[in-house]
Amino acid sequence: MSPKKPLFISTAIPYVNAKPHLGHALEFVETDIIARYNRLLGKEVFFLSGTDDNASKNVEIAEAAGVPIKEFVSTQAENFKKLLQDLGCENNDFIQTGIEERHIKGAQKLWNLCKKGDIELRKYKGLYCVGCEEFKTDKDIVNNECPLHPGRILQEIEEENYFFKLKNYEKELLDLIESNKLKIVPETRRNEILSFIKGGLNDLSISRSKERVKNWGIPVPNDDTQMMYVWFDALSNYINALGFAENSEKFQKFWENGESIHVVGKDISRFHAVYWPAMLMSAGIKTPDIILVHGFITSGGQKMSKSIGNVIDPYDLINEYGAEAARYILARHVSVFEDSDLTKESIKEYYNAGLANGLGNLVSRIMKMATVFGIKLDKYTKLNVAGPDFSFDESMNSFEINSVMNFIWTRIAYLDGYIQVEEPFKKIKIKPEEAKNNLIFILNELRDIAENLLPFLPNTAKNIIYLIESNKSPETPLFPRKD
RNA sequence: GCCGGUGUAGUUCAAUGGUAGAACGGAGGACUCAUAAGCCUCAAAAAAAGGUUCGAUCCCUUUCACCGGCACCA
Repeated sequence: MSPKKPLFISTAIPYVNAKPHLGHALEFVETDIIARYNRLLGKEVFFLSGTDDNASKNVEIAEAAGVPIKEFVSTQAENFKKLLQDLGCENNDFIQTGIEERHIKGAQKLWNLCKKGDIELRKYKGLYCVGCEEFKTDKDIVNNECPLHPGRILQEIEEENYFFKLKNYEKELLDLIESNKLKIVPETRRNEILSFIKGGLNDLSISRSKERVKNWGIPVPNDDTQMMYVWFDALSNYINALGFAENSEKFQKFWENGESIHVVGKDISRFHAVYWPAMLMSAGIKTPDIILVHGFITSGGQKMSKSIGNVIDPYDLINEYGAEAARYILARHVSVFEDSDLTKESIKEYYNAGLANGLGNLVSRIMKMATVFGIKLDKYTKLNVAGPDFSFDESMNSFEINSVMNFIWTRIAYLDGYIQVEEPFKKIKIKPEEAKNNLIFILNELRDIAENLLPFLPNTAKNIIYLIESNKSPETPLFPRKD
């Protein structure tokens, strides 16, 4: 990442249809850690999250519940806002694509700015299932019928839609990604995108008839029969939140002249790495700099699902262990780049080993000695620690959150070992001066570990710093052991 | 089906063309400042078969298993 430029970082905007799940929590925490780390470096950071509201399914659900659609999406958005907050995320803004003027105006501006000829009206022919009220693609169709509605005849319907000529951007997209001007992390995702583009791009339908989307969405400029295809408007949320519509200073600073990172799940990497940059290039707007693609969380080796009964709700974690512990589990024991497995059992083991027995116990034993011996750390010296093959900043800049966490925990283990060997608790009776010096060293190390922890466990880190500065033992254990 | 990736202790991961490392979990021990925590010791691993090589966990081939991608569902 660039050392000085203002940083824009976003989560994807979740679909408000369902409640937040653990994957959302993972994405929020990862994004927040990167944002906090960069703020600590002294950069100006704009961390954005929001919701993707413009799906016609929302209309059906709202109707079924007898609630106006806008009210429905707003209510649902509260769940996501709350999760961000409950996880201690410091997002600067939250955009709701279904109800905000800045989003509507921005999406329409982007549409209008797209190069002449890149968007054109074409006839779209498709097989429509009256039962599902939607178009079916080849893979949905079994024996020439919709498997959900056997016996009904699929109708061939012709409809006019706007198409975006993605094909025009094949070469430019390849250049963009191969040169790493748009960096896709990790490498495997980058390769997937490259081979997808090399396989040839088809033009993309970017609008729907108003009836088909039940009159819900962002209207296509100058055509009252069409609404934007949700992905077209959804992707534009990132710049719309910055005030793209009125070309605000914020947009100039964080987007055009800043550095941008989109944190997304692997299921939507293509939308962000192919469609989105193509749209921006067409409109003559800067493309994003980095797309960080994270994996999914499985449980017991399987996708979480209600029928298997292995779903871990993010609030199970927060309520049982606390937000800081939830952040710990997600940051240390879930891979940033690959799928990872969590079960209730493994979570408890991770919590006890790392937080109760590890960090929490270390703080207790140190602060007990410090208070009983009456030793206060007068001057904290920042340590630029590194392992033999490890650089904190390099690892953070390549988003290796897990490695950084592991490194911090080797420091914790080192301090535990140091206390064991030096035995200041014994020395205090026979060689008080030496014990004192040991403790000052230990306190300084602990203080420095807390500095390392600031992006990951901000409240715990601040609490440890407070305890050291005020020479206090924790009144209750930081992380009580769970049996 | 096509393309790509992975297969290492019970689990999660690491390194390496020449005695395979760690963490968690397990067993044992000495201690006591601490949340019966911490520390020390121990047990424990290369999917299968071929090939290249003086020598392969590492390179190649095949088989098996798992994962991902193969576009307008978000």
